[in-house]
Amino acid sequence: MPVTLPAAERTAGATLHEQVYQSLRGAIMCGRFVPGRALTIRGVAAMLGTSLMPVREALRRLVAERALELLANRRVSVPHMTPARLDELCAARLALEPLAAVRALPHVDGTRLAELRQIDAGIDAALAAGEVERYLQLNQLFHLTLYRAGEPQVLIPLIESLWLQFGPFMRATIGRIGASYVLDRHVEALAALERRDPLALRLAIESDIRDGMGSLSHEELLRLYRDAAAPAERSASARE
Amino acid sequence: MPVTLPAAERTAGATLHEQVYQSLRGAIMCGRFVPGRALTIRGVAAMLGTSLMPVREALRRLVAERALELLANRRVSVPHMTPARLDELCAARLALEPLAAVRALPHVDGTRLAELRQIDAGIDAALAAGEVERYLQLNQLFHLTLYRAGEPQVLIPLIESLWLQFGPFMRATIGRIGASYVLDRHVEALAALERRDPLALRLAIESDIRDGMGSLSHEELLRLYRDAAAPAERSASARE
DNA sequence: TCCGGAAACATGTGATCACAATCGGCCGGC
DNA sequence: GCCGGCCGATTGTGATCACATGTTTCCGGA
Repeated sequence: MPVTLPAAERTAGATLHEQVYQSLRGAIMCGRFVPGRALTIRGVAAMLGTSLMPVREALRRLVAERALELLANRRVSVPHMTPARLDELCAARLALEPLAAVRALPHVDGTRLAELRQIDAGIDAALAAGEVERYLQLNQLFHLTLYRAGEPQVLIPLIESLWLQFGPFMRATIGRIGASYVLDRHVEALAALERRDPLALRLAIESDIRDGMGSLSHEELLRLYRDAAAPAERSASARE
Repeated sequence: MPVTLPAAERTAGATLHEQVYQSLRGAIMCGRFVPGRALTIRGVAAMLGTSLMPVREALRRLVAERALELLANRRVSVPHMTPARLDELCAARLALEPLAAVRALPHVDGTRLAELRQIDAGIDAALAAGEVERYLQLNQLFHLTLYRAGEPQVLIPLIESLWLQFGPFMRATIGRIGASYVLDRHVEALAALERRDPLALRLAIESDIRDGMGSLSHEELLRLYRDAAAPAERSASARE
Protein backbone atom coordinates (compact mmCIF):
# COMPACT_ATOMS: atom_id res chain seq x y z
CA MET A 1 0.00 0.00 0.00
CA PRO A 2 1.63 3.24 -1.12
CA VAL A 3 -0.03 5.55 1.33
CA THR A 4 -1.53 5.89 4.74
CA LEU A 5 -4.25 8.48 4.97
CA PRO A 6 -4.63 10.57 8.12
CA ALA A 7 -7.92 8.91 9.07
CA ALA A 8 -10.30 11.86 8.88
CA GLU A 9 -11.37 11.72 12.46
CA ARG A 10 -11.92 15.42 13.01
CA THR A 11 -15.70 15.58 13.28
CA ALA A 12 -16.09 19.14 12.14
CA GLY A 13 -19.51 20.52 11.42
CA ALA A 14 -18.92 19.99 7.71
CA THR A 15 -20.29 17.09 5.76
CA LEU A 16 -18.46 13.82 5.72
CA HIS A 17 -17.58 13.96 2.04
CA GLU A 18 -16.09 17.40 2.62
CA GLN A 19 -13.75 15.95 5.25
CA VAL A 20 -12.85 13.10 2.94
CA TYR A 21 -12.23 15.64 0.20
CA GLN A 22 -9.87 17.63 2.39
CA SER A 23 -7.98 14.51 3.45
CA LEU A 24 -7.59 13.31 -0.11
CA ARG A 25 -6.65 16.76 -1.32
CA GLY A 26 -3.93 17.06 1.27
CA ALA A 27 -2.60 13.63 0.44
CA ILE A 28 -2.57 14.45 -3.27
CA MET A 29 -0.76 17.74 -2.74
CA CYS A 30 1.90 15.94 -0.72
CA GLY A 31 2.41 13.46 -3.52
CA ARG A 32 1.28 10.55 -1.39
CA PHE A 33 -0.39 8.76 -4.27
CA VAL A 34 1.60 7.14 -7.03
CA PRO A 35 0.56 8.59 -10.41
CA GLY A 36 -1.26 6.03 -12.51
CA ARG A 37 -2.03 3.78 -9.56
CA ALA A 38 -5.80 3.45 -9.24
CA LEU A 39 -7.49 4.87 -6.17
CA THR A 40 -10.36 2.57 -5.28
CA ILE A 41 -13.44 3.84 -3.54
CA ARG A 42 -13.48 0.97 -1.10
CA GLY A 43 -9.79 1.32 -0.41
CA VAL A 44 -10.05 4.98 0.51
CA ALA A 45 -13.19 4.31 2.52
CA ALA A 46 -11.37 1.64 4.50
CA MET A 47 -8.39 3.95 5.15
CA LEU A 48 -10.63 6.75 6.39
CA GLY A 49 -13.14 4.57 8.17
CA THR A 50 -16.14 5.85 6.27
CA SER A 51 -18.63 4.24 3.97
CA LEU A 52 -18.44 4.35 0.20
CA MET A 53 -20.76 7.26 -0.37
CA PRO A 54 -18.66 10.18 0.92
CA VAL A 55 -15.59 8.82 -0.84
CA ARG A 56 -17.45 8.60 -4.12
CA GLU A 57 -18.44 12.22 -3.94
CA ALA A 58 -15.00 13.39 -2.86
CA LEU A 59 -13.31 11.48 -5.66
CA ARG A 60 -15.75 12.80 -8.23
CA ARG A 61 -15.15 16.34 -7.09
CA LEU A 62 -11.40 15.90 -7.32
CA VAL A 63 -11.83 14.54 -10.83
CA ALA A 64 -13.86 17.61 -11.76
CA GLU A 65 -11.08 19.79 -10.36
CA ARG A 66 -8.55 17.85 -12.44
CA ALA A 67 -6.65 16.75 -9.36
CA LEU A 68 -7.51 13.20 -10.35
CA GLU A 69 -7.96 11.62 -13.73
CA LEU A 70 -10.79 9.39 -14.86
CA LEU A 71 -9.26 6.32 -16.51
CA ALA A 72 -10.99 4.39 -19.25
CA ASN A 73 -11.86 1.70 -16.69
CA ARG A 74 -13.82 4.34 -14.80
CA ARG A 75 -11.23 4.20 -12.10
CA VAL A 76 -9.39 7.26 -10.90
CA SER A 77 -5.74 8.01 -10.27
CA VAL A 78 -3.34 10.90 -9.98
CA PRO A 79 -2.53 11.67 -13.62
CA HIS A 80 0.95 11.17 -14.95
CA MET A 81 2.78 14.35 -15.77
CA THR A 82 3.74 14.84 -19.40
CA PRO A 83 5.97 17.52 -20.91
CA ALA A 84 2.99 19.01 -22.77
CA ARG A 85 0.90 19.19 -19.62
CA LEU A 86 3.74 20.68 -17.62
CA ASP A 87 4.21 23.35 -20.26
CA GLU A 88 0.52 24.11 -20.30
CA LEU A 89 0.28 24.29 -16.53
CA CYS A 90 3.18 26.72 -16.45
CA ALA A 91 1.61 28.88 -19.16
CA ALA A 92 -1.73 28.91 -17.37
CA ARG A 93 -0.12 29.83 -14.06
CA LEU A 94 1.79 32.65 -15.74
CA ALA A 95 -1.45 33.89 -17.26
CA LEU A 96 -3.61 33.72 -14.15
CA GLU A 97 -1.44 34.30 -11.11
CA PRO A 98 0.14 37.63 -12.06
CA LEU A 99 -3.35 38.78 -13.04
CA ALA A 100 -4.74 37.69 -9.69
CA ALA A 101 -1.89 39.41 -7.87
CA VAL A 102 -2.34 42.71 -9.69
CA ARG A 103 -6.08 42.62 -9.13
CA ALA A 104 -5.54 41.88 -5.45
CA LEU A 105 -2.99 44.67 -4.96
CA PRO A 106 -5.45 47.52 -4.34
CA HIS A 107 -7.10 45.45 -1.60
CA VAL A 108 -3.92 44.52 0.28
CA ASP A 109 -3.96 46.44 3.55
CA GLY A 110 -1.48 46.56 6.36
CA THR A 111 -2.95 43.54 8.08
CA ARG A 112 -2.62 41.34 5.04
CA LEU A 113 0.84 42.64 4.30
CA ALA A 114 1.92 41.71 7.81
CA GLU A 115 0.35 38.29 7.36
CA LEU A 116 2.29 37.82 4.13
CA ARG A 117 5.53 38.85 5.80
CA GLN A 118 4.93 36.35 8.55
CA ILE A 119 4.30 33.56 6.04
CA ASP A 120 7.45 34.53 4.17
CA ALA A 121 9.43 34.35 7.40
CA GLY A 122 8.05 30.87 7.93
CA ILE A 123 9.14 29.97 4.41
CA ASP A 124 12.69 31.10 5.10
CA ALA A 125 12.69 29.09 8.30
CA ALA A 126 11.43 26.00 6.51
CA LEU A 127 14.06 26.47 3.81
CA ALA A 128 16.80 26.83 6.39
CA ALA A 129 15.60 23.70 8.17
CA GLY A 130 15.25 21.80 4.88
CA GLU A 131 11.61 20.99 5.56
CA VAL A 132 10.44 20.52 2.00
CA GLU A 133 6.82 19.72 2.78
CA ARG A 134 6.37 22.69 5.05
CA TYR A 135 8.06 24.95 2.56
CA LEU A 136 5.70 23.93 -0.21
CA GLN A 137 2.67 24.36 2.03
CA LEU A 138 3.71 27.83 3.10
CA ASN A 139 4.63 28.83 -0.42
CA GLN A 140 1.13 27.93 -1.57
CA LEU A 141 -0.31 29.78 1.41
CA PHE A 142 1.71 32.88 0.53
CA HIS A 143 0.37 32.98 -3.02
CA LEU A 144 -3.22 32.26 -2.09
CA THR A 145 -3.20 34.75 0.79
CA LEU A 146 -2.08 37.41 -1.64
CA TYR A 147 -4.56 36.49 -4.36
CA ARG A 148 -7.45 36.31 -1.93
CA ALA A 149 -7.27 40.02 -1.13
CA GLY A 150 -10.34 41.54 -2.74
CA GLU A 151 -12.13 38.22 -2.34
CA PRO A 152 -12.04 37.02 -5.92
CA GLN A 153 -14.61 34.35 -6.68
CA VAL A 154 -13.55 33.27 -10.13
CA LEU A 155 -9.76 33.34 -10.22
CA ILE A 156 -9.15 31.46 -6.98
CA PRO A 157 -10.84 28.21 -8.03
CA LEU A 158 -9.01 28.29 -11.35
CA ILE A 159 -5.65 28.81 -9.66
CA GLU A 160 -6.38 26.16 -7.06
CA SER A 161 -7.12 23.68 -9.82
CA LEU A 162 -3.73 24.45 -11.34
CA TRP A 163 -1.97 24.00 -8.01
CA LEU A 164 -3.74 20.71 -7.50
CA GLN A 165 -2.36 19.50 -10.80
CA PHE A 166 1.06 21.01 -10.32
CA GLY A 167 1.55 20.29 -6.63
CA PRO A 168 2.00 16.54 -6.51
CA PHE A 169 4.47 16.62 -9.39
CA MET A 170 6.48 19.40 -7.81
CA ARG A 171 6.47 17.58 -4.49
CA ALA A 172 7.78 14.45 -6.16
CA THR A 173 10.42 16.00 -8.35
CA ILE A 174 11.71 19.02 -6.44
CA GLY A 175 15.46 18.98 -6.23
CA ARG A 176 17.63 20.61 -3.63
CA ILE A 177 15.56 23.41 -2.22
CA GLY A 178 17.25 26.62 -1.25
CA ALA A 179 19.84 26.32 -3.99
CA SER A 180 17.82 28.28 -6.52
CA TYR A 181 17.03 31.04 -4.06
CA VAL A 182 19.70 33.45 -5.10
CA LEU A 183 16.87 35.96 -5.40
CA ASP A 184 13.90 35.88 -3.06
CA ARG A 185 10.95 36.72 -5.28
CA HIS A 186 8.64 36.91 -2.31
CA VAL A 187 10.64 39.78 -0.87
CA GLU A 188 10.40 41.50 -4.25
CA ALA A 189 6.64 40.93 -4.23
CA LEU A 190 6.31 42.31 -0.72
CA ALA A 191 8.28 45.40 -1.69
CA ALA A 192 6.07 45.88 -4.74
CA LEU A 193 2.99 45.53 -2.57
CA GLU A 194 4.28 48.15 -0.19
CA ARG A 195 5.06 50.53 -3.04
CA ARG A 196 1.70 49.67 -4.65
CA ASP A 197 3.58 49.01 -7.87
CA PRO A 198 1.50 46.70 -10.11
CA LEU A 199 4.18 46.15 -12.72
CA ALA A 200 6.85 45.21 -10.19
CA LEU A 201 4.37 42.88 -8.49
CA ARG A 202 3.54 41.22 -11.79
CA LEU A 203 7.22 40.72 -12.51
CA ALA A 204 7.91 39.33 -9.05
CA ILE A 205 5.11 36.77 -9.31
CA GLU A 206 6.12 35.80 -12.83
CA SER A 207 9.71 35.35 -11.73
CA ASP A 208 8.64 33.35 -8.70
CA ILE A 209 6.68 30.96 -10.88
CA ARG A 210 9.56 30.58 -13.31
CA ASP A 211 12.00 30.03 -10.43
CA GLY A 212 9.67 27.38 -9.10
CA MET A 213 9.83 25.63 -12.43
CA GLY A 214 13.60 25.91 -12.37
CA SER A 215 13.80 24.22 -8.99
CA LEU A 216 12.52 20.98 -10.47
CA SER A 217 15.16 18.32 -10.41
CA HIS A 218 16.82 18.07 -13.78
CA GLU A 219 17.13 14.33 -13.66
CA GLU A 220 13.42 14.03 -12.95
CA LEU A 221 12.64 16.26 -15.92
CA LEU A 222 14.94 14.20 -18.13
CA ARG A 223 13.15 11.05 -17.07
CA LEU A 224 9.86 12.75 -17.82
CA TYR A 225 10.93 13.54 -21.36
CA ARG A 226 12.31 10.06 -21.84
CA ASP A 227 9.07 8.50 -20.62
CA ALA A 228 7.10 10.73 -22.97
CA ALA A 229 9.03 9.24 -25.86
CA ALA A 230 8.35 5.65 -24.73
CA PRO A 231 5.09 5.82 -22.79
CA ALA A 232 4.54 2.06 -22.73
CA GLU A 233 6.86 1.51 -19.81
CA ARG A 234 7.11 3.89 -16.89
CA SER A 235 10.36 4.32 -15.05
CA ALA A 236 11.23 2.69 -11.81
CA SER A 237 9.60 5.16 -9.45
CA ALA A 238 6.18 4.37 -10.85
CA ARG A 239 6.63 0.77 -9.78
CA GLU A 240 6.05 -0.34 -6.28
CA MET B 1 -41.89 25.19 -12.62
CA PRO B 2 -39.37 27.36 -14.41
CA VAL B 3 -37.94 24.76 -16.71
CA THR B 4 -38.61 21.55 -18.58
CA LEU B 5 -35.60 19.38 -19.05
CA PRO B 6 -35.11 17.40 -22.25
CA ALA B 7 -35.63 14.07 -20.50
CA ALA B 8 -32.24 12.42 -21.03
CA GLU B 9 -33.54 9.49 -23.00
CA ARG B 10 -30.54 8.92 -25.22
CA THR B 11 -29.15 5.70 -23.81
CA ALA B 12 -25.59 6.22 -24.94
CA GLY B 13 -22.85 3.95 -23.71
CA ALA B 14 -21.91 6.56 -21.15
CA THR B 15 -22.88 6.39 -17.51
CA LEU B 16 -26.21 7.70 -16.40
CA HIS B 17 -24.80 10.54 -14.35
CA GLU B 18 -22.83 11.63 -17.40
CA GLN B 19 -26.06 11.93 -19.39
CA VAL B 20 -27.69 13.83 -16.56
CA TYR B 21 -24.66 16.08 -16.43
CA GLN B 22 -24.91 16.85 -20.13
CA SER B 23 -28.63 17.58 -19.87
CA LEU B 24 -28.17 19.89 -16.92
CA ARG B 25 -25.19 21.57 -18.51
CA GLY B 26 -27.13 22.30 -21.66
CA ALA B 27 -30.05 23.65 -19.68
CA ILE B 28 -27.75 25.87 -17.63
CA MET B 29 -26.00 27.25 -20.69
CA CYS B 30 -29.36 28.12 -22.20
CA GLY B 31 -30.32 30.01 -19.07
CA ARG B 32 -33.21 27.67 -18.35
CA PHE B 33 -32.75 27.86 -14.58
CA VAL B 34 -33.59 30.98 -12.64
CA PRO B 35 -30.53 32.16 -10.70
CA GLY B 36 -30.98 31.75 -6.99
CA ARG B 37 -33.81 29.26 -7.35
CA ALA B 38 -32.79 25.99 -5.72
CA LEU B 39 -32.37 22.92 -7.92
CA THR B 40 -33.56 19.93 -5.93
CA ILE B 41 -32.12 16.49 -6.51
CA ARG B 42 -35.52 14.87 -6.46
CA GLY B 43 -36.94 17.49 -8.77
CA VAL B 44 -34.27 16.99 -11.42
CA ALA B 45 -34.51 13.23 -11.03
CA ALA B 46 -38.26 13.39 -11.63
CA MET B 47 -37.80 15.58 -14.72
CA LEU B 48 -35.24 13.24 -16.20
CA GLY B 49 -36.84 10.02 -15.07
CA THR B 50 -33.80 8.76 -13.19
CA SER B 51 -33.14 7.95 -9.58
CA LEU B 52 -31.46 10.30 -7.13
CA MET B 53 -27.98 8.93 -7.44
CA PRO B 54 -26.96 10.08 -10.94
CA VAL B 55 -28.47 13.50 -10.30
CA ARG B 56 -26.48 13.88 -7.09
CA GLU B 57 -23.24 13.20 -8.88
CA ALA B 58 -24.08 15.45 -11.82
CA LEU B 59 -25.03 18.33 -9.54
CA ARG B 60 -21.89 17.91 -7.48
CA ARG B 61 -19.75 17.96 -10.59
CA LEU B 62 -21.43 21.13 -11.81
CA VAL B 63 -20.82 22.72 -8.43
CA ALA B 64 -17.14 21.80 -8.67
CA GLU B 65 -17.05 23.38 -12.14
CA ARG B 66 -18.64 26.51 -10.69
CA ALA B 67 -21.63 26.22 -13.00
CA LEU B 68 -23.77 25.87 -9.89
CA GLU B 69 -23.36 27.35 -6.47
CA LEU B 70 -23.59 25.56 -3.14
CA LEU B 71 -25.89 27.55 -0.89
CA ALA B 72 -25.56 27.58 2.87
CA ASN B 73 -28.57 25.27 3.05
CA ARG B 74 -26.54 22.74 1.08
CA ARG B 75 -28.86 23.27 -1.83
CA VAL B 76 -27.61 24.27 -5.24
CA SER B 77 -28.66 26.93 -7.70
CA VAL B 78 -27.37 28.90 -10.64
CA PRO B 79 -25.43 31.71 -8.96
CA HIS B 80 -26.57 35.29 -9.27
CA MET B 81 -24.32 37.45 -11.37
CA THR B 82 -22.67 40.36 -9.60
CA PRO B 83 -20.66 43.22 -11.10
CA ALA B 84 -17.51 41.95 -9.39
CA ARG B 85 -17.98 38.45 -10.72
CA LEU B 86 -18.72 39.70 -14.21
CA ASP B 87 -15.56 41.78 -14.15
CA GLU B 88 -13.52 38.84 -12.93
CA LEU B 89 -14.97 36.49 -15.51
CA CYS B 90 -14.12 38.96 -18.24
CA ALA B 91 -10.57 39.39 -16.97
CA ALA B 92 -10.06 35.62 -16.73
CA ARG B 93 -11.40 35.10 -20.23
CA LEU B 94 -9.07 37.80 -21.56
CA ALA B 95 -6.16 36.12 -19.81
CA LEU B 96 -6.86 32.55 -20.88
CA GLU B 97 -8.56 32.58 -24.27
CA PRO B 98 -6.02 34.65 -26.24
CA LEU B 99 -3.35 32.45 -24.69
CA ALA B 100 -5.19 29.31 -25.74
CA ALA B 101 -5.66 30.69 -29.24
CA VAL B 102 -2.00 31.58 -29.71
CA ARG B 103 -0.93 28.20 -28.37
CA ALA B 104 -3.34 26.49 -30.72
CA LEU B 105 -2.25 28.43 -33.78
CA PRO B 106 0.73 26.25 -34.78
CA HIS B 107 -1.55 23.20 -34.74
CA VAL B 108 -4.34 24.64 -36.90
CA ASP B 109 -4.19 22.84 -40.22
CA GLY B 110 -6.30 23.24 -43.33
CA THR B 111 -8.94 20.85 -42.10
CA ARG B 112 -9.53 22.74 -38.88
CA LEU B 113 -9.43 26.07 -40.69
CA ALA B 114 -12.15 24.85 -43.03
CA GLU B 115 -14.15 23.64 -40.04
CA LEU B 116 -13.83 27.03 -38.40
CA ARG B 117 -14.95 28.77 -41.59
CA GLN B 118 -17.99 26.54 -41.75
CA ILE B 119 -18.92 27.30 -38.14
CA ASP B 120 -18.48 31.00 -38.82
CA ALA B 121 -20.80 30.75 -41.80
CA GLY B 122 -23.34 29.10 -39.54
CA ILE B 123 -22.93 31.95 -37.09
CA ASP B 124 -23.65 34.51 -39.79
CA ALA B 125 -26.72 32.53 -40.82
CA ALA B 126 -27.95 32.36 -37.22
CA LEU B 127 -27.37 36.08 -36.82
CA ALA B 128 -29.26 36.84 -40.02
CA ALA B 129 -32.14 34.65 -38.88
CA GLY B 130 -32.10 36.16 -35.41
CA GLU B 131 -31.67 32.75 -33.77
CA VAL B 132 -30.03 33.80 -30.52
CA GLU B 133 -29.66 30.37 -29.00
CA ARG B 134 -28.09 28.87 -32.09
CA TYR B 135 -25.77 31.84 -32.43
CA LEU B 136 -24.50 31.45 -28.88
CA GLN B 137 -24.00 27.71 -29.34
CA LEU B 138 -22.05 28.17 -32.56
CA ASN B 139 -20.00 31.00 -31.12
CA GLN B 140 -18.92 28.76 -28.28
CA LEU B 141 -18.20 25.98 -30.76
CA PHE B 142 -16.03 28.33 -32.82
CA HIS B 143 -13.89 29.29 -29.87
CA LEU B 144 -13.53 25.80 -28.49
CA THR B 145 -12.79 24.31 -31.91
CA LEU B 146 -9.96 26.80 -32.29
CA TYR B 147 -8.57 26.28 -28.79
CA ARG B 148 -8.71 22.52 -29.09
CA ALA B 149 -6.09 22.44 -31.85
CA GLY B 150 -3.01 20.96 -30.25
CA GLU B 151 -5.19 19.07 -27.82
CA PRO B 152 -4.64 21.14 -24.71
CA GLN B 153 -5.49 19.32 -21.50
CA VAL B 154 -5.25 22.11 -18.98
CA LEU B 155 -6.58 25.25 -20.62
CA ILE B 156 -9.77 23.75 -22.04
CA PRO B 157 -11.32 22.78 -18.70
CA LEU B 158 -10.48 26.19 -17.28
CA ILE B 159 -12.08 27.97 -20.22
CA GLU B 160 -15.11 25.71 -20.15
CA SER B 161 -15.61 26.55 -16.50
CA LEU B 162 -15.59 30.23 -17.40
CA TRP B 163 -18.10 29.72 -20.22
CA LEU B 164 -20.30 27.75 -17.87
CA GLN B 165 -20.39 30.70 -15.51
CA PHE B 166 -20.66 33.32 -18.20
CA GLY B 167 -23.06 31.55 -20.56
CA PRO B 168 -26.33 31.61 -18.65
CA PHE B 169 -25.92 35.28 -17.81
CA MET B 170 -25.12 36.17 -21.39
CA ARG B 171 -28.06 34.13 -22.61
CA ALA B 172 -30.39 35.96 -20.26
CA THR B 173 -29.15 39.48 -20.83
CA ILE B 174 -28.03 39.62 -24.43
CA GLY B 175 -29.51 42.58 -26.21
CA ARG B 176 -30.13 42.98 -29.89
CA ILE B 177 -27.74 40.62 -31.57
CA GLY B 178 -26.16 41.63 -34.82
CA ALA B 179 -26.16 45.31 -33.98
CA SER B 180 -22.69 45.25 -32.49
CA TYR B 181 -21.24 43.37 -35.42
CA VAL B 182 -19.82 46.32 -37.26
CA LEU B 183 -16.60 44.31 -37.26
CA ASP B 184 -16.60 40.53 -37.50
CA ARG B 185 -13.84 39.46 -35.15
CA HIS B 186 -14.13 35.87 -36.28
CA VAL B 187 -13.18 36.87 -39.81
CA GLU B 188 -10.20 38.72 -38.38
CA ALA B 189 -9.25 35.61 -36.39
CA LEU B 190 -9.57 33.39 -39.46
CA ALA B 191 -7.36 35.76 -41.45
CA ALA B 192 -4.79 35.76 -38.67
CA LEU B 193 -4.86 31.97 -38.59
CA GLU B 194 -4.27 31.80 -42.31
CA ARG B 195 -1.37 34.25 -42.09
CA ARG B 196 -0.08 32.41 -38.99
CA ASP B 197 0.09 35.73 -37.23
CA PRO B 198 -0.02 35.20 -33.43
CA LEU B 199 -0.32 38.84 -32.52
CA ALA B 200 -3.21 39.49 -34.88
CA LEU B 201 -4.92 36.34 -33.60
CA ARG B 202 -4.51 37.47 -30.03
CA LEU B 203 -5.99 40.86 -30.85
CA ALA B 204 -8.90 39.33 -32.73
CA ILE B 205 -9.81 37.05 -29.84
CA GLU B 206 -9.42 39.82 -27.30
CA SER B 207 -11.64 42.08 -29.36
CA ASP B 208 -14.19 39.34 -29.83
CA ILE B 209 -14.45 38.86 -26.09
CA ARG B 210 -14.76 42.58 -25.48
CA ASP B 211 -17.40 42.87 -28.19
CA GLY B 212 -19.29 40.04 -26.56
CA MET B 213 -19.28 41.98 -23.32
CA GLY B 214 -20.49 45.03 -25.20
CA SER B 215 -23.43 43.13 -26.63
CA LEU B 216 -24.92 42.74 -23.18
CA SER B 217 -28.11 44.69 -22.84
CA HIS B 218 -27.42 47.97 -21.11
CA GLU B 219 -30.64 47.94 -19.17
CA GLU B 220 -29.80 44.50 -17.82
CA LEU B 221 -26.38 45.71 -16.73
CA LEU B 222 -27.93 48.72 -15.05
CA ARG B 223 -30.30 46.47 -13.16
CA LEU B 224 -27.35 44.30 -12.18
CA TYR B 225 -25.53 47.27 -10.69
CA ARG B 226 -28.68 48.46 -8.95
CA ASP B 227 -29.26 45.01 -7.45
CA ALA B 228 -25.67 44.90 -6.26
CA ALA B 229 -26.34 48.04 -4.26
CA ALA B 230 -29.50 46.59 -2.69
CA PRO B 231 -28.99 42.83 -2.67
CA ALA B 232 -31.85 42.10 -0.29
CA GLU B 233 -34.48 42.23 -2.98
CA ARG B 234 -33.93 40.92 -6.47
CA SER B 235 -35.61 42.58 -9.42
CA ALA B 236 -38.64 41.28 -11.22
CA SER B 237 -36.94 38.77 -13.50
CA ALA B 238 -35.76 36.76 -10.55
CA ARG B 239 -39.35 36.22 -9.55
CA GLU B 240 -41.49 33.65 -11.26
C1' DT C 1 8.63 -23.13 -19.56
C1' DC C 2 5.20 -20.46 -21.51
C1' DC C 3 0.65 -19.47 -22.89
C1' DG C 4 -4.49 -19.36 -22.70
C1' DG C 5 -8.78 -19.62 -20.50
C1' DA C 6 -11.89 -19.99 -16.77
C1' DA C 7 -13.20 -19.05 -12.26
C1' DA C 8 -12.98 -16.18 -8.21
C1' DC C 9 -12.49 -11.73 -6.79
C1' DA C 10 -12.63 -6.74 -6.75
C1' DT C 11 -14.66 -2.53 -8.41
C1' DG C 12 -17.80 1.19 -10.17
C1' DT C 13 -22.60 2.22 -10.91
C1' DG C 14 -27.13 2.74 -9.68
C1' DA C 15 -31.25 1.95 -6.53
C1' DT C 16 -33.54 2.13 -2.24
C1' DC C 17 -34.00 3.37 2.46
C1' DA C 18 -33.36 5.84 7.08
C1' DC C 19 -32.61 10.02 9.31
C1' DA C 20 -31.57 14.73 10.69
C1' DA C 21 -31.92 19.34 9.22
C1' DT C 22 -34.45 22.67 6.90
C1' DC C 23 -38.32 24.94 4.83
C1' DG C 24 -43.15 25.97 4.36
C1' DG C 25 -47.41 27.11 6.09
C1' DC C 26 -50.62 27.56 9.91
C1' DC C 27 -52.26 29.11 14.08
C1' DG C 28 -52.26 31.57 18.36
C1' DG C 29 -50.86 35.52 20.99
C1' DC C 30 -49.44 40.23 21.61
C1' DG D 1 -52.36 43.53 11.93
C1' DC D 2 -48.04 41.63 12.72
C1' DC D 3 -44.92 38.59 14.71
C1' DG D 4 -43.28 34.19 16.82
C1' DG D 5 -43.48 29.42 17.63
C1' DC D 6 -45.20 24.79 16.27
C1' DC D 7 -45.99 20.95 13.03
C1' DG D 8 -45.97 18.61 8.64
C1' DA D 9 -43.62 18.18 4.20
C1' DT D 10 -39.52 18.45 1.68
C1' DT D 11 -34.69 17.94 1.10
C1' DG D 12 -29.71 16.63 1.44
C1' DT D 13 -26.73 13.18 3.51
C1' DG D 14 -25.15 8.84 4.36
C1' DA D 15 -25.63 3.64 4.51
C1' DT D 16 -26.49 -0.68 2.46
C1' DC D 17 -27.43 -3.66 -1.28
C1' DA D 18 -27.74 -5.69 -6.16
C1' DC D 19 -25.58 -6.15 -10.41
C1' DA D 20 -22.71 -5.72 -14.52
C1' DT D 21 -18.04 -5.06 -15.79
C1' DG D 22 -13.33 -5.62 -15.44
C1' DT D 23 -9.28 -7.59 -13.16
C1' DT D 24 -6.44 -10.90 -11.09
C1' DT D 25 -5.17 -15.53 -10.14
C1' DC D 26 -4.59 -20.08 -10.83
C1' DC D 27 -4.37 -24.19 -13.31
C1' DG D 28 -4.06 -27.25 -17.29
C1' DG D 29 -2.19 -28.06 -21.80
C1' DA D 30 1.13 -27.39 -25.47
